[in-house]
Amino acid sequence: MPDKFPEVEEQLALISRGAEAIIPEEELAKKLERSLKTGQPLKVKLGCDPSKPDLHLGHAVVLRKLGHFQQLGHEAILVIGDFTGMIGDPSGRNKTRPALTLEEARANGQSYFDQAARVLSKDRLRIVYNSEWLSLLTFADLIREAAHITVARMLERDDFSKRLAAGTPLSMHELLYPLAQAYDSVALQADVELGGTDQTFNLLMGRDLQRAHGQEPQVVVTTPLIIGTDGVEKMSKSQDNYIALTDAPDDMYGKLLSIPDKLIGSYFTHCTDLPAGELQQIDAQLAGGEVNPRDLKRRLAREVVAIYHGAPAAASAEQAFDRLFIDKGLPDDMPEYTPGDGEILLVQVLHDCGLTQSNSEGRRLIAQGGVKWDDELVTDTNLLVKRGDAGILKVGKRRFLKLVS
RNA sequence: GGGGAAAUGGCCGAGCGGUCAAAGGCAGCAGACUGUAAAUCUGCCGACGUAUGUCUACGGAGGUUCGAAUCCUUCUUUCCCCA
Repeated sequence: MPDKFPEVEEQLALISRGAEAIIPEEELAKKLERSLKTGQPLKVKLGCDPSKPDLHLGHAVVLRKLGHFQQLGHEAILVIGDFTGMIGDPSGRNKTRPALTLEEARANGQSYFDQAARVLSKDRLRIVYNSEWLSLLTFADLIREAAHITVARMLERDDFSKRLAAGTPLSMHELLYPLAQAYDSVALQADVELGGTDQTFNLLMGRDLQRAHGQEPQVVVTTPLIIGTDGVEKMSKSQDNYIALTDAPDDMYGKLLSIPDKLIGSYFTHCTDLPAGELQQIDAQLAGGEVNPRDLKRRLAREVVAIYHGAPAAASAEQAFDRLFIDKGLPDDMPEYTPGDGEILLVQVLHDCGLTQSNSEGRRLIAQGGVKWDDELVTDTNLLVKRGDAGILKVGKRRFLKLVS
């Protein structure tokens, strides 16, 4: 722990960099001042939903914000929602989420933590499971807590009222989700809670409930939901427009290069650590048009890959990309296959090696001119492979297989 | 408690008892093009040893029929209206 915290102004600057909203800002300043005076770090809470354990750059935005608090010397509390996972956060959903068992939620929580560790520092990090306190509540307790919140208040939430209006199912237990999350804040006596903008309602609910319990309400800090690689929808696994934190450096680099130009600025802001001054410079370059957006994107890709895989990996990812897509060359490593005795269909080999989902898909690809053997277009959908055959098979743009004898 | 409606491929959504492996859209994949894995255009898009063929598939289980995604029974789930 640092001997003392940075000045309040400085802290506020970092906290608000890339933040969508701080509600209310004055309270945050007050809390920071007090912590500066007493040397007591703020308890900063981030709840995570263990129903989707694959983290992507969108999740990283808020995780990195939590990281900022760590840098400033505050205590980061990652709340693994193993208990609330049994409800499934209905935020932004127009459907009921499948509920998880406690065991599934726990296992996912572990995986979540492993991935979050790529973003957060291990210092000043506390991991808690909300089953620790939520599972102890009795039905009577629940009723008492629920009495603090009116139905009208609950229905202020857009997705609830929309689902009600649209006639899609909305179950009682989903209404309890915000309450449960709010109770987490009470149990932890959180000073600050972070979340994406879609969490605003839940986060504010925490303030209400803390107030009802006679606690000082937490300050809510929200971060935006970034647009996915398609440039349209917010990044999410279900839209398949995401860049996973666990993506290999080459994949991550390639996906970043493929984002639409209009996202460059926001990705720099939310996915890298560039200081505000440089961000302004980049915005100016984008607006001015004197810099090829591609070059900015290359820098973006390098910066982001470096965060998750280190600078050397980022550099080699860039080289690999250039070789593969600009020089139309070959990747460094590719799966290998050695034909055994007897003949086997090429499409079978592709399927067995996981390059295609089925033999039919392989046939389709060949028919469409999507398969090359040592740069020669394969035209025979029933081409046979036998022992001794060797060469490089290229399937589509980025699937490769090395035949070795 | 009473009455009505609906459940279709990864998602949305058409669907006359045969011509339905099921329109259309989205997503995905390939080809062309490009600074890019963007945009655009074109094609493909259940599986099967290469198919005017077979199998699997239209919430689950039965049934009617030469033949059912389409009709009947029942179960499950959801929505709407009334109380």
